[in-house]
Amino acid sequence: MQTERQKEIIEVALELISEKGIQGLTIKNLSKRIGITEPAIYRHYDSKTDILIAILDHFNNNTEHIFKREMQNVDKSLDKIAHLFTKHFAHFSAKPSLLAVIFSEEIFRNDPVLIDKISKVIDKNHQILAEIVSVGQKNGEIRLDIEADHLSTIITGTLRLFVKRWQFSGHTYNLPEEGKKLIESIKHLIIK
Amino acid sequence: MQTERQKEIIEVALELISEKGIQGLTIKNLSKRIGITEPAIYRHYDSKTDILIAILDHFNNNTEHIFKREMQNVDKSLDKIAHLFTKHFAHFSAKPSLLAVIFSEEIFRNDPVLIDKISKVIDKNHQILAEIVSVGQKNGEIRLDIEADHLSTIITGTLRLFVKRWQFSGHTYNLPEEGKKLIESIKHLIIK
DNA sequence: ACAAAGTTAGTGAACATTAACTAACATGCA
DNA sequence: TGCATGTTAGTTAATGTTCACTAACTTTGT
Repeated sequence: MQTERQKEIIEVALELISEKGIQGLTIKNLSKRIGITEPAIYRHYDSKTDILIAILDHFNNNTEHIFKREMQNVDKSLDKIAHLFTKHFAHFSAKPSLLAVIFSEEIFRNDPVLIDKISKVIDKNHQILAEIVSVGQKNGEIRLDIEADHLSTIITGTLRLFVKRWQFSGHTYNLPEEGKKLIESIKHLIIK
Repeated sequence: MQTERQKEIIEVALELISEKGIQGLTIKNLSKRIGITEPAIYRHYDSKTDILIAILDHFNNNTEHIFKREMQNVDKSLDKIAHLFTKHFAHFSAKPSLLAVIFSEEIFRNDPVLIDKISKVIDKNHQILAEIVSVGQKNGEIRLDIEADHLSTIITGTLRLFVKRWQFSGHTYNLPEEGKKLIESIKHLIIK
């Protein structure tokens, strides 16, 4: 389990990355914002890499939660996908700091441990979505002329670019609202 | 115009970013690989930021070329889009070093000049593609029930994620070949 | 002979991390 | 109860490394 201080460190680390990119995440900045000295950070995490790992785990648990719950709750595949989008938009809108981390895999390129971890996350999410699509195809909800794997790439790719553009705009428009329209377009696109 | 040495510096800089991410691009690494000393770099570029700007310009010129030529050559919109994909795949396959830069906008977060530059590039490309789609809709080639802007996001997002996944896999499969299949899927998706 | 392109040697700043120490609090035992 | 011991979470000071960049000098090609 995480202590209060550990949670605080992760939260502030996300803030810093969100504000200034990965280069803004230094032990100095981290400690300054929390209000303790640099070495004190090492009472809670052994190294900076451990902090980054904790961030990845944090994100991983979060989406895994969303994905898995969505798999069970609704029964129509199209609704599942729509819900997935909506949940993500709401999530990002409430906590934009996560965004800067999630869509910046290059950030973790230094460490082989980190790159392996994030690779697996991406792969897993892709496979879960492909599975949902595949079920939808068997149910007769989703078109069959395009393989589930491609549809999953199309859906995820669209989501990612859309959110990224929102991030780049400085969050100037309403993500969940505009996202709703995009979800409708995607539904039309993949429906049988 | 660029001197031979300047071209070499940009090329090697791309290599380094490709291999180790932005943190791999240091004046030391750069000079070592070229085979000169660090201060010699400053005979050719005034600062590291100037090198990053040159990289962005390099990329900008490249895609602008591809996009603009494609706008004129073929007359069917669907073929234009297919060609655009194919060209990009071939381009990235031949020069994977570009990839690490193009899809890593966070890299440039330090400098406001750089972030403004890359924002404009992304926006411009999106608009060009949206325009192609829009023409295709008027011609009766592309479905009308989804707005051109959304279709452009869907197409670009798919392309980006697909290429990114290839990059993440360590270029283990054939990008142009697998890409061809994805292009077919997208064609089916947006055709009227 | 002169300018371009290189060198050596160094700068100060930032980086993650460690060492040594301390105050406050908790635990165990006579 | 009260002292001894240990733990937690912080401090100051310093380590070695890497960073981008500079001043001053040398080589090289026209």
